[in-house]
Amino acid sequence: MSKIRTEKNIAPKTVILEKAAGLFKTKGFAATSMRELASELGIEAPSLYNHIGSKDELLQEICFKVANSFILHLTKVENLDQSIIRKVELLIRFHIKMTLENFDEVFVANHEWRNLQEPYLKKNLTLRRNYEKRLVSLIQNGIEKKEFSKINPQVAALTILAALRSLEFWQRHKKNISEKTLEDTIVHQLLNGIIQ
Amino acid sequence: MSKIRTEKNIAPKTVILEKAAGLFKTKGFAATSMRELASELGIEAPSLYNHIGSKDELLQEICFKVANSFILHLTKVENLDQSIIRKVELLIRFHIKMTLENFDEVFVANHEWRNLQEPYLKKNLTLRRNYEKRLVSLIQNGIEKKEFSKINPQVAALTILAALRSLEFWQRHKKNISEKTLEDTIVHQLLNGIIQ
DNA sequence: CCTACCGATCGGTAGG
DNA sequence: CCTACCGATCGGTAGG
Repeated sequence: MSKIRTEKNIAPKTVILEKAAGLFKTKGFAATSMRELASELGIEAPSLYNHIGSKDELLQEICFKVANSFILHLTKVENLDQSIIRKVELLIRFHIKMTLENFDEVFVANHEWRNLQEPYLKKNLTLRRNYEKRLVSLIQNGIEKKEFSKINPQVAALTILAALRSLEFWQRHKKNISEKTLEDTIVHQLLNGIIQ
Repeated sequence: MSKIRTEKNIAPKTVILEKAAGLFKTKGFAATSMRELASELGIEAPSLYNHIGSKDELLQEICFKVANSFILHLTKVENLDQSIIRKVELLIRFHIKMTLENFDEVFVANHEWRNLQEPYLKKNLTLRRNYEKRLVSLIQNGIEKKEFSKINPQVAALTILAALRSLEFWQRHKKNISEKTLEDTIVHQLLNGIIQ
């Protein structure tokens, strides 16, 4: 009876994916039911399947969309003619922007990818590890060029990636600090530390 | 027929909690069934309920045990007569030790607390926010004493806490690096940054 | 500790 | 888009 409300030619599937990301973020993938998702969209559960293939498919699309965005940007940055420090800075800033602009999707991709079914689980893990390795190489490169101190590049890479997850906690403080300030502060802290 | 195997007077409930933490970590709380847990312990699902009250109870015990450990240690550190830098360093080192020594529990407490039922969900969130606030105060204190540069103490606190989650990725690299080196490297990176 | 079993809920299909 | 409904699985109880 009541169609999914789509503004300005947005495909119903897109609307479903958005709502799904929000629910998966708040309740977790496994704890979210298709009836709940349908209810939020104002339709009955079976109607969802006119637009999507399965619940698993929703998680797959969210996880791989996010992964591909990060990989695409990393490739661009690698090919820039810039200092390594600048490249790492650009990566950090991109993570922050992506996270703030696509909060639900990034959150779900980070927390719920474990619920992917094979072969997607393995594929996703490979993409993540590959991304990490390329960041490690970049940092290794920076150490060789004396831009970075003699840190352990693996520890540095994983620490930076994990630190960027702090953005997940920032939603509730959003009003207190501008995105620009937040970006600059995090970049400075990760590159320069906090000691006077 | 087959009892839960407990070595050296370990309570059956302890064994159940350990296995549960392992499963919740790998599959997530909602995606783990009590039949699966029972099967791993070599018993039938209904037998679990001779030792525990409910599935929810398992998650509660894990989350609050971990939270209380961190809070207890924070209180100790706050009362020490040491520099703020040293106090923050001690906190970082404790997080690393706790995470490496109680990997499954810490992982579950960090990732699955969203699956707690009220009033435990709210209680747990309060504990987490309170912990964060006390770390922010400590850092604020360090800025006032000129031990830290004029960073944003909230950003600094959340970045440090998030960065410590990088330990979750370190299980698979364990062989490559000693715990001592890992600790020193992370402490140095968070306090001093990575730039030469 | 088990077997037997319950009501509830799940993802998804059939058919219109 | 709906109603009607399916088999599977869930957390948990009864009773021994």
